[in-house]
Amino acid sequence: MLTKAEKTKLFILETASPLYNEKGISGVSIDEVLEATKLTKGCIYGHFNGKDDLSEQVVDFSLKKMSQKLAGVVSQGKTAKEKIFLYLDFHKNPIDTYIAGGCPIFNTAVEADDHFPSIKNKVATVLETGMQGLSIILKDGIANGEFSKELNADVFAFKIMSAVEGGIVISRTIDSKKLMIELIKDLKKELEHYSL
Amino acid sequence: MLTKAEKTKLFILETASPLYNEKGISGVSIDEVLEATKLTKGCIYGHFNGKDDLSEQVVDFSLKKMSQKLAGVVSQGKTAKEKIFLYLDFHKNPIDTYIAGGCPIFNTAVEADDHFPSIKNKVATVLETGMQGLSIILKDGIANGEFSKELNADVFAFKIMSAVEGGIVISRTIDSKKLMIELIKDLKKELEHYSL
DNA sequence: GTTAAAATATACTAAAAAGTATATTTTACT
DNA sequence: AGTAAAATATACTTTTTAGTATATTTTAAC
Repeated sequence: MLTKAEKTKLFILETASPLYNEKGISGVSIDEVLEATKLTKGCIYGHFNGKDDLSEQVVDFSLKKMSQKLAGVVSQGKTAKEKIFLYLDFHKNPIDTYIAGGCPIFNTAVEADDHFPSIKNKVATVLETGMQGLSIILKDGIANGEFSKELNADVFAFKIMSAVEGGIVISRTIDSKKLMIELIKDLKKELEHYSL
Repeated sequence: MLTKAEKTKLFILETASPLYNEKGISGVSIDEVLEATKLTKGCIYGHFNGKDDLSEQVVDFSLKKMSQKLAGVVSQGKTAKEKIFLYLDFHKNPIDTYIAGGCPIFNTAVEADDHFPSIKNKVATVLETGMQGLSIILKDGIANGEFSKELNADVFAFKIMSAVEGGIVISRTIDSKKLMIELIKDLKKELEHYSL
């Protein structure tokens, strides 16, 4: 059972998460979080040490939530191919994303790479873990005869992640998911070329 | 010949461009621009109507500069294949980018998609124009017999742009260009599969 | 070279955002 | 149910950032 304070803190993180994802770390003010949560300064500062602490915990929350979601989605697949297809299909709708505002991993990566070193490191770990997750799936697929040995697991993992994440950003900006759907089809076809 | 004021304005845009690219629109303050340019408020406000105007013009400047650079790079290729290869090779070093801080088109897209509508529209146009540029190159290549008719120009243009831009962000975050170089090799190989 | 206009600098005000001190309310333990 | 501790609300201060008014300097046309 969660205590009241724990529930409140979770509620703050849940509520602030899409805000941060949409406006970025530098784009969100404490007042906006107060407005969104209908809470007060005393309450927020009771749970967080300040804006930096809040930002870091919100980003952390979003990154974890997203990673866990992706891991959960992929885990539903039985074969390696199914897993990769599930990963790709999850990104079919770049306009309405799991957390509003696009992929928090990517959004955070873009904002953090130059001037939020500690957050950058966290995103780096998430990205590396995610890529390794995909790579291991592909390597397992090669080992159990699903895929040809010609498939370079590390590069293909990087490729689908880059393409999917890049595709989300472009699709959101041009307000169309048409090409994203085509891209996912194309990446599936590419993987099937390596299928035995 | 440029007048003094035109030179100063250009200098402000040139100096602020990497700043904005690294820290984002919301992350940059007027004071930081003053510090970077060693100019004063009177001067800045003489050239711009305020922060919003400055931001918009800086972003515009960066987008134009980047687009023109890419167009210039690609135009050096004689064949369609050469042009695409030049586009890909241009992104070999995602750590030290043409404008410091990564690709301004992409960085701006990520920040603007949810709460800078006018800037979002500008980036959308740049992205669409860029994609169409690549697509036309590919279609020309199909028309003149360089590539097979199997190649879907629109989708492949979207794919290489998404992969390259996504790859830049990931590479910058994990501080390694190794996979980016592999990705570019891989995309070249993919295009060569369609070569006749 | 003089001079009016343009560009730039200085010193200020206004607004927004972060942060704090303290009072009140709520929780959960006895 | 009573009470100490925890959580939350209110009202304030401080800091940061944006913006402005005015003075000085520089530019370029005459």
